[in-house]
Amino acid sequence: MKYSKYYIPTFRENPADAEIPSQAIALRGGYIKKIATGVYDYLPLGLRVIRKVERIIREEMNKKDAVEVLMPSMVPAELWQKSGRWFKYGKELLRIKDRAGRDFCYGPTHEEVIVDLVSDDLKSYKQLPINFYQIQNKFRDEIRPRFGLMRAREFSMKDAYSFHADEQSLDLTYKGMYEAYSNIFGRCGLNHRVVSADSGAIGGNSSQEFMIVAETGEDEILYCSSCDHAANIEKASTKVTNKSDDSLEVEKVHTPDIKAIEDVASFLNVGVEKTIKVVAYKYDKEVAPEKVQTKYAMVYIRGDYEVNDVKLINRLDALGIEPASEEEIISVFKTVPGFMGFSSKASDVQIIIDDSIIGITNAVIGANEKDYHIKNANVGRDYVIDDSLVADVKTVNVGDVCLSCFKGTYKKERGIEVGHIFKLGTKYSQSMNATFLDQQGKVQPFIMGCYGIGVGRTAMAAIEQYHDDNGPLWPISIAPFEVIVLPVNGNKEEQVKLADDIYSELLAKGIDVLYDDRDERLGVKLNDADLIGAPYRVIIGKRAIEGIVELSFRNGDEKVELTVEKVKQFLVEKIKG
RNA sequence: CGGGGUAUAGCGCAGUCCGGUUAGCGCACUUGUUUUGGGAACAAGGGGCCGCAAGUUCGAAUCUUGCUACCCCGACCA
Repeated sequence: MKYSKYYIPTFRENPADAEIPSQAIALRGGYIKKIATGVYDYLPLGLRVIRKVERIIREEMNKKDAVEVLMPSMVPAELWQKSGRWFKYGKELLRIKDRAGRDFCYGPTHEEVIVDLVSDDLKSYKQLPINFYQIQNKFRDEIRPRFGLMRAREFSMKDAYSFHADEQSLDLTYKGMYEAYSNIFGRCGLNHRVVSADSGAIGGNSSQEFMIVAETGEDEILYCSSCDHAANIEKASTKVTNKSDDSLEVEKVHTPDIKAIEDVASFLNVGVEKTIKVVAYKYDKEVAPEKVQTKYAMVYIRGDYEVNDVKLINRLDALGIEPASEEEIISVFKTVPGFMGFSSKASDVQIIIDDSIIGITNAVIGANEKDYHIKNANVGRDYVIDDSLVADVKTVNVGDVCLSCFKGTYKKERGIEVGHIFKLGTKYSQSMNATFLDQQGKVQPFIMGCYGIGVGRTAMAAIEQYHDDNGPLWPISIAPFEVIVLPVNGNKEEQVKLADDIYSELLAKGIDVLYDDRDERLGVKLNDADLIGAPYRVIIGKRAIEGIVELSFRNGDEKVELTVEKVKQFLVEKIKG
């Protein structure tokens, strides 16, 4: 490609909105252009990167016998009503009416459509297993889109859906997808980590996320210092141990206007791990099909832990939760904000006991009375614990013991979720009545798996992981161009001649080469080259007369002067060899 | 959805408090001359319904009201 024929609108200054390096670089380097919140044009350079990521994905998916299809972006509401998600999915689902007033949505994911796609023809166990995939744009009307393509509303996703007759078959395909994903991110040159994860709104029982390690990542990962266990913070769990002390006399203590758990602990001169805090929630629950009721819950948890929303939502089987207001704490929970304690007089409040308070002795907790706490509360004597209410709803703290090996402790890092694989089970085949006949001639719902990759997000994560102040340092596998050929002075005949020669030769060899034939000053061309981020750069300057050019590398200061033939040979070997 | 903020040329911004000719600056863009190994210099240009709508006024980018878009923070603990 000749630069003069191409379109790369670069900017000298960083865009004002950019919050993270990948966003700034993608906008400044002419990769993407924002058209609305969370909606972007892919400019030629950005599209090249996307296409390269897609190609790697296709190759690795095909290797695992996955079959490519393309489903529509607009999906009739009917299918979503059938699965029950038309009602459940909430405001993230972009709903649209056609001219006749029929409801559609812009697909945020395609479980319903794939089930419909196979439902007429996939009828026998003999046809199983089968795994379909597509690369299609999705639309999710995110609460807060941000970070450019990293969390866009419209985005490109590879999604795959597998169908099985039994669990063993699902396990095999799941494992195959795990391998495919490892290969994909490996080939993209990305440093990634696999973590166990919550399966979220899609449902299912087992899932893992592929995370690109990056400081600016939106997800928190906990990983073990000793074994290879790692989990999303929404999923990680630990075993909390409480030191058992001799039981002391229970007493009510005056704690004037002392509400925050740390303040209470230091006021009473006890460790925070000796306190129990009580947290009040309001949540929505679907009590009957399409019938939502607002309910209330209170969580007892050790003072040094935080409630994890996702775990609590799962435990309550809630559609969503929010903290109860002070008014509600008084009127519904029948207690006092800041001084909540055991056995409030509230009826209709779901009680959840986090297992972190099991075994706690001489605990401090609110007295359900303004300005008073209870000290030295002990189980059995001062309160009872109903085992059926015990759950794990806490967020693991750094330093907690790993639940996998019980040897190491958790450390924390941030990551960008680029891939997610799920074992869905029969959730969609059942709700949508998609069945096959097994070997005994019995009707069975399909057992399903589902596997997603954020294409644009993967590209952005690569910038996040590999960049400097001047632009991206693309891994060669997904670089928009592999080589930039750059004559210093476009008016010098010998330079142009050499540049033409190298360009056409590399092009003929199938290398992605950009020839900067613009009549620009060297500095301009070099800065744009930095923003394009091609790993190799051939600069044709003064020594062109001798047939000598300079080869430099995007990821370092190293430069070598070589003859034209040597450069061509080197690049062809490096890139095609 | 709650709170805060912004909206002036393709990009980055000043001007708005305190209304007053022709709305400015840097970058980018066009033309010319000189330059030419890391975003050149000089000169001459083109480009604006000052987010939209209504109002106040002799006069509105500037004041008032409404709307829209965009950005940030929050939606997590008493």
